[in-house]
Amino acid sequence: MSVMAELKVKNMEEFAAKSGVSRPTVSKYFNDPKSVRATTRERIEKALELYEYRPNPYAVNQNRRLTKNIGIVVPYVGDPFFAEVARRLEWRCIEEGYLPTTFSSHGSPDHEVEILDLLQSMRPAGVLLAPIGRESDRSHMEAFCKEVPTVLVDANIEGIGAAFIGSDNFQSMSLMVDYLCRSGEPPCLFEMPPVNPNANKRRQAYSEAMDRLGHEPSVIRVEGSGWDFEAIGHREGLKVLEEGRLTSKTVLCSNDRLAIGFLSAAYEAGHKVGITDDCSLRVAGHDDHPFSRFTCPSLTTAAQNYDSIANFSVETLCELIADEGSNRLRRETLFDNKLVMRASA
Amino acid sequence: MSVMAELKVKNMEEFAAKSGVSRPTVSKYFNDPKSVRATTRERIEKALELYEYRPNPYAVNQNRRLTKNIGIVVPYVGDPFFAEVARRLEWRCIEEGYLPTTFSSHGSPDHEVEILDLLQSMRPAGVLLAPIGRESDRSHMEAFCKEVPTVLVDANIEGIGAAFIGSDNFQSMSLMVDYLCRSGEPPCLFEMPPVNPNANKRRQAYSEAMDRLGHEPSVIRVEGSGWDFEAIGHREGLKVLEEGRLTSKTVLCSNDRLAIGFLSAAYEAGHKVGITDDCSLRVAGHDDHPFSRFTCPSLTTAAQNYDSIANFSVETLCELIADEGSNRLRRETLFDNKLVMRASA
DNA sequence: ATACAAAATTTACGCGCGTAAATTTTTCAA
DNA sequence: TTGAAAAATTTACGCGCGTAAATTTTGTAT
Repeated sequence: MSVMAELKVKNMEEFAAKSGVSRPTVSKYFNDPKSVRATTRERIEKALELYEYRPNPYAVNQNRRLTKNIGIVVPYVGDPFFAEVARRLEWRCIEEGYLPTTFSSHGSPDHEVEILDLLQSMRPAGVLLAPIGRESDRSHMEAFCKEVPTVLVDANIEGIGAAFIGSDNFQSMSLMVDYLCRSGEPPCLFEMPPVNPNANKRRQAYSEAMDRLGHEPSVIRVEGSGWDFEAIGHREGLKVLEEGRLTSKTVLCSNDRLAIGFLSAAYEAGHKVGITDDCSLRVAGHDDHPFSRFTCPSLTTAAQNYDSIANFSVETLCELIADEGSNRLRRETLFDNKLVMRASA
Repeated sequence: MSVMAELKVKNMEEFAAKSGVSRPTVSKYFNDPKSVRATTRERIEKALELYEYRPNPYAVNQNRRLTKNIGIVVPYVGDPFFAEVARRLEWRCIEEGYLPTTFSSHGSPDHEVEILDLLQSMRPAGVLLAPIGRESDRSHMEAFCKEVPTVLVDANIEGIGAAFIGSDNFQSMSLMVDYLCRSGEPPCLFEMPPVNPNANKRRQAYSEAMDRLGHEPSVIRVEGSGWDFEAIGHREGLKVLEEGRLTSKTVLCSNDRLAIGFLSAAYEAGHKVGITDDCSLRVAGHDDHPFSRFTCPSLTTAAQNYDSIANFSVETLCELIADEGSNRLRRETLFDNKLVMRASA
């Protein structure tokens, strides 16, 4: 091992000179070390030990026919659910040899289109897009998806993108409603104005499941906009409890963040939540938000299959990239959720 | 308004041809519209209405003497505290006319140095770096900071970066200990092995404050590593409670995430937490984590001044960039925290 | 040793843009 | 009107790299 201070070399030209081969050969080497002769490879790798050099990824991607860039867009990183999704997507992209860059729309449709514009000039090989949803600029997104291979994640927007990967809200809501009815009073649904199709699907699935079991569905739609779901759940939960608008002692929230807010409202209102006899309310959520196991009581919820969703999303995108322009049918893939029974319901 | 479909133009050359001026003039225009003659400006802007064109930001930044790029690095976006910090930093950078890109080290020091390498080839005008802390590769970071103007945020690393902006842990811990002693039993400190200097400072500040008030400090250091603070707080909290190792009925946690975990442990162990007479424990945290107002009970904590920290960090970086290489003294700026009294203590 | 195809390398050019230097246009005083 | 300085624009070149085409080297059969 050379103890010599490694000298930094600023570009491929200089490094090629040091290693004694031409620059394009060095370029080939970095693209695929096996594509150069063994003797050449040795010379390059010997130089690599003496001099510190790595190709500038941005310059590389400006000139490649097809970049190794992948854009990841989530609607709101402040939401730990999406932070977790983004993290897993990033990781899988790196595993596949890509260079992911993650963006958050911060809940703003305007910012979402700006990100799309920025991404376009990045010439990504593909994009993993978890759209804001209902408020997203559909036409802009449609134009974008025509230019760059895009896989939609989490929230579906009909006809947009080359594929959609999400989870099966009907399966999970059915599972959840079954469980709640079996173990106690049939649930009412606590929801806010939907930001994306998932919320709508969940409401629909809830109603169907209740019907199927011979119970009257009861949806409590509260007001609120933006991405501060906990605050909405808290504020509106307090109102609902005070005004006695709760139609069941079992409250199924349309997602975990709303449930977390509702739990805090119930606590403040003096309710004890849980499945034990001394409890006056049961509360369940949806998603298995990273912190939902640490609520008081811990939250019963339908766990999205983070692993499968991230894996399959990236795999689908890779296939799409490999297939170039051969635009096949748009496919929608839904993964099953798992019922996670904890203390709250 | 022209209803004509705007034609996309792919590069500055083409657009310059459409507008009837030379490419470099168009380049000047996009750098500063006022730097071209009024008549020329009109011709360009007329073309801009007919054709859709925006300079490729990545190509721009490859050639600029000084980029408009700013890198933002946080240790872990999955932590809503850092997600919030990142969001505010991003916003302020955009306001100042920069192009921020946010990265998360995902709690891995290796990934942190990879991000630093990537950033370097991005040739950013400056970097806002919230380091992982104790495990960060100090020498690598030092080398990086010599090349690009860097402002450290949240976690200080002695002598590294051109400035540090954080919050005053002594002030907040003193405030908190004062309050807790005044209102009940003096607190013990619940902490995990420190990932960064803040935890150490907080312990030190806790001890000093206790001394000053004539109480015996009592630190409960639990085991755990990684960035799943809630899980550590929960697991170790359960142990501590079971084994009766708690030295006070008032538990001051070294951060909110740990407190959230501890709260869930206390709940499971059958404790009621809060300031009312029927409670057996009081729990406080630190940071004012975005969700700490929605715990059960809501968490009493020391709120970091997100606004001031984000604003001052970006302002400091902008000054640094403006001053070019005139390396002045490294400055450390600490903002005061506010005591947020909620239901838990 | 010789010929010839296959593999590897080098030459030459392009990507989309910034910028110093050279040229043109404008401004304004005499 | 003329002249020169000032301002604006254009020319020419470079950034760090990929890649098609041209050239050289290698491997194989004769």
